[in-house]
Amino acid sequence: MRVKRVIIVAVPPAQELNVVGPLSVFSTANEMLTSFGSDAPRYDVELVSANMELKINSQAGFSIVASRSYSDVDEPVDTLLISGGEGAYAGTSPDFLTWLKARRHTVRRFGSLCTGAFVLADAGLLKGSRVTTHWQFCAALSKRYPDIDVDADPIWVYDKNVYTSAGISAGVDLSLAMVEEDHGSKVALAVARYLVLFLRRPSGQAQLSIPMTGQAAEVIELRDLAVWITNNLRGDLRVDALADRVGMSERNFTRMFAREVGLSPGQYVEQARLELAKRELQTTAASIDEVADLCGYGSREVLRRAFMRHAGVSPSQYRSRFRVRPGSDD
DNA sequence: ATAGTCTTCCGCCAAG
DNA sequence: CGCTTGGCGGAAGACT
Repeated sequence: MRVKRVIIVAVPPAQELNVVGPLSVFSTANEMLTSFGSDAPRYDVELVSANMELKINSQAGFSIVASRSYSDVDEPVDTLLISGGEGAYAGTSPDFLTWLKARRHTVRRFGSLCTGAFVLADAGLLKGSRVTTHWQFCAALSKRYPDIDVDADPIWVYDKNVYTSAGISAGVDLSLAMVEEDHGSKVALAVARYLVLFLRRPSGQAQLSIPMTGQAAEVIELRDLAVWITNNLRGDLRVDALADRVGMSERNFTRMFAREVGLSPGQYVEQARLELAKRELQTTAASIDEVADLCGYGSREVLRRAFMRHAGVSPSQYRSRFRVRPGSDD
């Protein structure tokens, strides 16, 4: 049976979830293919060391043993993933980068997990591409490589044949997306179910979703309200109405909300609406009017102004630039 | 594009 | 007394 060779490169010290998560996803995909009686090529998934030494220290303190050193890999590779962690951020050997560069035209798709993006960038594979990495490192990546278009928002993005994912556990989402690309959503969903994961996170593609901000509130009423807001974006979310809901005076409500959530009520509502609007634009074919209505904007004009303020582009520009699903009409 | 609302947000301060 | 609450006013800026 033909195989798709998937190489996961670990750079010690490696972030352990970056290594194990994708390994689990691809190997589980093989099991699901078997249980479906599929004759599609299986993944030959392998952990490879970016050094000569096979022992990989993880940041959590245990060790993983790679099956080979990168220098022993000379057969064709379908998917090459660079896992992240302190090692990836610190940089790899020039020899490894040379090896990586030499594969730029033969590997079907490159991927990075977390700070693995720095390694791809070091190898010059991200020039001019739109990429992401762990939210804490987006600024650093952008500063080190001004010619890379770093987007701190999504949990993963692809640009041509380069796939980059956000921090730590986002590598699992990226791997699932690759499985879906290869074998369709039925197989990907089976993998997600088996591993007890979301095929698509309820918060969409955002790295830091606004409901998570609201969950930080210690005052239960405000925490509940923050969640309620994200579920009722079409409702009356003016300050006096919100204050009424929690039985506070307007003045005290704005004061407490800002203290507990870290955003003023108005900012929070705006963020929540924008997040939903972005997701709708990225993943559906709904018209701008429909998106505006769904998200609680009075008109497409209001939606447009909100986008210009926060994203710097109009909703339709945003949609054409950031559409998520491969193969969608453009 | 402009003008006239409407809304938000925050400092101030008196009252619990 | 220290701390929280809530009414008021007005500047900024968003909406129609």
